[in-house]
Amino acid sequence: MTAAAASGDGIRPRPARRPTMKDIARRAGVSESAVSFALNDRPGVSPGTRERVRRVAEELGWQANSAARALSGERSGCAGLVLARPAQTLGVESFFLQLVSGIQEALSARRVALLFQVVEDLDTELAVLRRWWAERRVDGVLVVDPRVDDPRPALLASLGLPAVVIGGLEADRHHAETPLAVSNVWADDAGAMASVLDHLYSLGHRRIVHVAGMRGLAHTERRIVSLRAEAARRDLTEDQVRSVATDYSDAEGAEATRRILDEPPHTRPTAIVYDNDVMAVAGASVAAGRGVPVPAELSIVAWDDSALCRVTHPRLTALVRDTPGFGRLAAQELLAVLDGAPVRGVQGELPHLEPRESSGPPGK
Amino acid sequence: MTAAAASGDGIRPRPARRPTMKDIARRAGVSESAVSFALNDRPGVSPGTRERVRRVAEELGWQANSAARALSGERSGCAGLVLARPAQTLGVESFFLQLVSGIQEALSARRVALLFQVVEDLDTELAVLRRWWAERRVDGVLVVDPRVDDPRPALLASLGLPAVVIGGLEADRHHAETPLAVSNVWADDAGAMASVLDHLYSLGHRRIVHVAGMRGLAHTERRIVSLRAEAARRDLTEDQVRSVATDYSDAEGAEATRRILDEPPHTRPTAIVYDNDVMAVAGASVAAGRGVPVPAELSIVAWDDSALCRVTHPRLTALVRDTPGFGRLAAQELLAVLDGAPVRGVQGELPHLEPRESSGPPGK
DNA sequence: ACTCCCCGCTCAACCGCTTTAGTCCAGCTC
DNA sequence: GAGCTGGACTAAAGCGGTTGAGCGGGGAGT
Repeated sequence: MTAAAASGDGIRPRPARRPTMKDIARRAGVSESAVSFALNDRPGVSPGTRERVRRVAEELGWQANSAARALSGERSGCAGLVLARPAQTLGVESFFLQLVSGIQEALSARRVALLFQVVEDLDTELAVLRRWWAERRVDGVLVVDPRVDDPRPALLASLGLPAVVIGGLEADRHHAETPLAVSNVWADDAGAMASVLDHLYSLGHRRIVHVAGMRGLAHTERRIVSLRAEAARRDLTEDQVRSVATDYSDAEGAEATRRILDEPPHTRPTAIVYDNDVMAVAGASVAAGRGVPVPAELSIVAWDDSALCRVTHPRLTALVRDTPGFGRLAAQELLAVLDGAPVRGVQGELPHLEPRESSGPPGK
Repeated sequence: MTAAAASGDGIRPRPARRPTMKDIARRAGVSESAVSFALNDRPGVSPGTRERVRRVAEELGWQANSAARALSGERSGCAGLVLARPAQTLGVESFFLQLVSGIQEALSARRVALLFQVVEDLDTELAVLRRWWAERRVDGVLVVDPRVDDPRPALLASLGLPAVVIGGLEADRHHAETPLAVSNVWADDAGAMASVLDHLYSLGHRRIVHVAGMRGLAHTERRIVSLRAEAARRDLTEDQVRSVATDYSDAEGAEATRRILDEPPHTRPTAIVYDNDVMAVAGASVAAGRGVPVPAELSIVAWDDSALCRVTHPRLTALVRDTPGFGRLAAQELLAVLDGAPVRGVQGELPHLEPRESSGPPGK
């Protein structure tokens, strides 16, 4: 009670004082500038003094005040990432945390912090980016979920805010005349789609549905286009091989699956490629609920692997990619841009298909 | 090519100049201090001037430089959250993104940004907290995954860094004499466990296993203790009702399930409570693989709901809690602490059990 | 009419660091 | 020994805000 009262009265421990360069200067008997030179590996101090200053700083547990450093023209030491997703869609996917964990790994090696924000929609995201820029809060940003006609690169370029787009634009630029506005790292969706179709075609599938993600997202469109190209190469018609768009949720994944399974048995698709793990699991579950055997009557492939794909029965064939690695690559590219690297596109590692029990020769 | 060369040569758009208070002062014909007073709703300027200054600021798209503001004794406008988890365990759980999304909602209403960091272990987390404090990067932090004998509250208290522990300590303090070191928000795990056991007991279950999360996490221990208490209330022995610890992964959830199903049929547990959705789904999948019917021979309850629990067959009975709401609550409490609220414990909403098809009367 | 006070505003210092422009002195050249 | 060079270090300005002290002027009080 007394204890509770003591803490309840708003009495707090007097915060420990944070040492400043002035403290170091005094203790080391030099000027503040000398301290600055010493600690930043700049010429202008003798090796002896440098060492002494370093020791004092160490003793005092000094760390540069990030605000002061940022204010005097230096970097803020922050990168930004804003994720525009309606709250309910950010549920299950493991993709983001993994990506972020990779990003962190690369950034923290250079002591760069990550400012993270989740917002509802693209307009809010634009506002956040603009505000971060105006407040000089971040040195650069990572942009995710690029879209066709994405307004963000132009905004970032006009603000002069260094950025790297993740899941890029490069692949769409083969015929584009416009220069790249910002750097990006991209995955080879076309190559990945080719490997998926190789797998299914060689198993004997001729009627395939691609349950895609949201229309308007660059990689969705890219996969849809790639699917058509791969189908065309094999003389498969649009009746045989098609894409349907969803919002990535388990609900729409399940719904799309139901509609497919409602088709007449002899012309019904024999394989489904889902654009994420959650929809694939939901789809598999719909098939199980209807008693449609997998893979005998329906093969399932998930684009993106996760624990989910391994806990279902049968386990799901999946397109495996190194998501943390992709994040790391993107963060490294951002650091490079901050160091003055030119705008460019960097290709991530090609995903590979991991065949499991959910895909096999079509029955009948 | 020319385009590529032009952008490749490192020629960037000259960054737009960010307006400062000096610009506003000049345009409005007043001093910088007047501008500061006007924009911060401080007395010392006439309504007319205030309005004029505001308009000019608006026109110029001015936003306070966060570094400058932080430097002059103000807040940095950042809250911090560090997540100590080995990279591979951060996979599937939806919990975190949802929590973070709730946190953001509350923080961004007050224009506070969230600095986010993922690290490998607790020691690194302590180092990060210490560094953030020394660099004055954050005004306060949110602490997740509290443990028994957690070193973080003491560190934060000694640094004087405002903090809120999420998933609290309060429930463990009934007999504690030590004052609360930092504020916390907590969920009523005991109450939740009671509702789970009510459900299973009233269905007729007498042999129940709790597949818990990691030992040493405060909420894991709390749930284990609560389970024992609930069992004792019903005169169930430690043979009948027990907890086993895991690392929260699908792999260990599956493994625990296998060991349970290996027990002799007539003394085998008839219900399993999993501490997260991923393990519950993995467990259900093991049961399906072995041909053990759910719920006829095994009832399954998941602690924490997510899309996952709804895509399995049968759908999983789950303990539903409002995770974004919990995050919102925690963030609001942090804001309150920053505003000078005393250290205290706040209780979150009681989770409720959502019965679905995975739980029913035990067969035989 | 004179003081007093408050309002509305400006001045200048300050936050902690970086950086430019010196100052000072030792050592070298011729 | 004067002149020059360059290395080690200091003084001071500046980054963009906040804030306490100061100041002129007009209305109220007596």
